[in-house]
Amino acid sequence: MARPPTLADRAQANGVKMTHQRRLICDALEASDDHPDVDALHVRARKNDPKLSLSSVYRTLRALETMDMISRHDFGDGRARFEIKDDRHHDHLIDTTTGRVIEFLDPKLEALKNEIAARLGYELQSHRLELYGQPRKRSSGANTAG
Amino acid sequence: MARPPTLADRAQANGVKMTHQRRLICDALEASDDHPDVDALHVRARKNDPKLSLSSVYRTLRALETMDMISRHDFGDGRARFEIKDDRHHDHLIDTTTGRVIEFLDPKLEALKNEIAARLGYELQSHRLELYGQPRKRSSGANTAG
DNA sequence: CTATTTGCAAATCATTTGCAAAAAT
DNA sequence: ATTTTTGCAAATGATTTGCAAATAG
Repeated sequence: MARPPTLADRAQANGVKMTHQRRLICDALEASDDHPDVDALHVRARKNDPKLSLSSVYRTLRALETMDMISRHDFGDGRARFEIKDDRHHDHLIDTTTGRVIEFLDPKLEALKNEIAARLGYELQSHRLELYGQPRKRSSGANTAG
Repeated sequence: MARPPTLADRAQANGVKMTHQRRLICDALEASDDHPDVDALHVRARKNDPKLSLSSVYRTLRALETMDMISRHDFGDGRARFEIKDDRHHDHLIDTTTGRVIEFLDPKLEALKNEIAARLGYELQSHRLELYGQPRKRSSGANTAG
């Protein structure tokens, strides 16, 4: 019956004192399939306990980020967005008509990034790639699903 | 003797009322070969007139950005960085040891970005690519020059 | 002249932090 | 019991804005 450990489980395993509110936040993030911002997470986690404070959301997210269990993004709208970090690196395409964030991974692109850095005399440490686009009309359907 | 028009010239041609302080700011940005933030620009422009206010720098930069004459970047440190927009699109590599920003353009990468967006069913409107790296030791010299 | 812009100070917005009360081990 | 965490409210830092005085065209 061993199910994959939840974010809360893994945080606890990493030495985090698992409080009620931290569990609420971890669970809310885990239940999200988008890239919620702090307020969205606060709202979602509050559904399970309305007295959760915004500060706790901020504090918990920062802690999780510091221990490298989640990643923080900035998609250009001034608020930070979060997602659970998994082993699979990916980049993001932001649908400018809906704000929906689509994850993708392109091996050619990954290779190219390193190649470019090397050509400039650098060793790549990290990068950020975001594509901003609108659905193609008469598309083959790749972006029409919910 | 026609020299290429300055940013101030072009802004004025675009209908901007060219005040003393706006000229200071345009000139300071034009004289910059890096990607200064608002405070840096304020300091630089103030060298030619110490009573220039920070608000004017903010207001002028926003105006220039709105008329698409400069671009605003966020390299992850919380402050906005600016550069004059020219016809040549480019991406950025940030030297994490010095903060220096290196511009580059890779045709393969440009093509790939569109290809990826298309594959996902999107028409690419804009994108953001930043590489963060450190100089390679024993490098061939690409990053050793000023 | 007359509308626009400036400088200043107060306002915003997202995020952080100090501190006393509350909870975890 | 002792240390850590919470919630609140006040502090922060970047940026914006209201308003009276100054200025461009």
